[in-house]
Amino acid sequence: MQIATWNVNSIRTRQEIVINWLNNNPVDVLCLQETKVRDEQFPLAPFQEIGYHVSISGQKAYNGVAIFSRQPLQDLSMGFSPILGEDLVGDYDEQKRVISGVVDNVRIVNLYVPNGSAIDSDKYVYKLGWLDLLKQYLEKLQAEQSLEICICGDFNIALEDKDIHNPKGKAKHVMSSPPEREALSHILDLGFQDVFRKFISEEGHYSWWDYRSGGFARNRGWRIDHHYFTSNLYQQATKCWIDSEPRKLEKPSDHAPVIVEY
DNA sequence: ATGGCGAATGCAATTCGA
Repeated sequence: MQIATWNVNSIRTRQEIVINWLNNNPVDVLCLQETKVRDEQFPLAPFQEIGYHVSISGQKAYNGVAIFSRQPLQDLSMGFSPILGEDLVGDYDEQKRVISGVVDNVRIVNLYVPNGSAIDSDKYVYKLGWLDLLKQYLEKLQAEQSLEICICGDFNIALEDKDIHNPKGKAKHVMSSPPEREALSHILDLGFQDVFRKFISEEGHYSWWDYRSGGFARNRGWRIDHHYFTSNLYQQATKCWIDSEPRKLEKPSDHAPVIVEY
């Protein structure tokens, strides 16, 4: 089984690149973030024609998540509300950042974690509140079911300094500030492990490079797209890698796909 | 320290991303 995650930064703009990538990398599941399209405008047909079931949760212009899967997803759910209830979730499901389903007895949770904009901004506060809600969501999910879980997506957090090309100033930088790292660590304490770091411990491996200032050409990147597995699934993992090839194409997403195999 | 680039909206310039 191969599960990939990829922030495509607009599925309509990246349609050909994603189709070509799937033809060359026929993964069982592809989790997408930043589809940036209303559900009624999502280009379903091109992906269905190459053999994928398409599950989507989108909105106009921003955010948006989707799961492409060879098998139909079971127990599909969008947002936090189906698990946590609307009273607790409040407005947090207005931004489409969570989609989940079961494939082959593994629950997949595909996430687009808020960016946070800048330390101490309203969006940063929103990000920390969202991460607290995610922790409660996963806790309740684990209490209600016994399936192994794969959380993956764009976390917009680099947990370790070696996940950043230049960690100088990290404490005041969104994506690497101590409160964000603590929030993600508390989530991982529920029993999740970083699959990429099972296989590769060295620095210099990134999944996102800024469009500006030649970030990719200089390999000035961040590793912020992750797969976290519960322990039995983690034990079964055989591979995890970042495919930076699509980042070299014309009009690329600023993120590269990350793939796990188990 | 600042801005760089790219996408969506909607048709110019602004918002947002990371």
